[in-house]
Amino acid sequence: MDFNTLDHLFYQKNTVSLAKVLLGSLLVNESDEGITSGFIVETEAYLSKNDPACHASKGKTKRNAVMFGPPGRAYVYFIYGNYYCFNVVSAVEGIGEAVLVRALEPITGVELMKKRRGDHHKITNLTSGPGKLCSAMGIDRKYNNVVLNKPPLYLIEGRTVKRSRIEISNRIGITQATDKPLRFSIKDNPFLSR
DNA sequence: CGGGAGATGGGCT
DNA sequence: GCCCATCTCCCGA
Repeated sequence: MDFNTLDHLFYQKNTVSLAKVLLGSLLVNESDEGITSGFIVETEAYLSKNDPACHASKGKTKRNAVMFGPPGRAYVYFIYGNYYCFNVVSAVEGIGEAVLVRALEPITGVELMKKRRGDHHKITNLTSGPGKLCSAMGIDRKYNNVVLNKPPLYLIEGRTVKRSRIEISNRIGITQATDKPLRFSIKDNPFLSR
């Protein structure tokens, strides 16, 4: 590969730090249908302690086991009967934390994204939400537990985002622990989930 | 446009 | 049987 994939050590850091530093990096999926990619513009941190919104908060189960595995892997889960959410496992093995990727700025394979999502969508509606971006990128349960440093699914260095351009707010779409400032987004980016 | 209801299926009590 | 880290459509303005 002729690019700089992010390696194991990159992911082995505290989850809030990873959620911030993932902003601006490029998520790539080389699928059988073609290549899609996009810059990450919105993330959320899910923590193991004092965070009832986190899937891992009540201990390890079959569903959330990947969260407790080594950092730098994909935790993909199915939700609301229709959608997938893509997370990057963080911290160190055994802890149970991850970063939810909530929105991308589409870069490669926009036509394929439209084919997967529906042709009538505006480009700002292709990947502006966790379920939408999984659909557009072709990420489903097969990708759960894959290592994110090689094809098909990987992250590479992208844009540098200055601290002053990162907006911090409460997490979205959850019913518990809604008051924690664990959502990170690139200020005024047109591809945010809201 | 903005808000709200409904779809949908896996996981857990 | 109820909950859920969602999305789309449809309605009223």
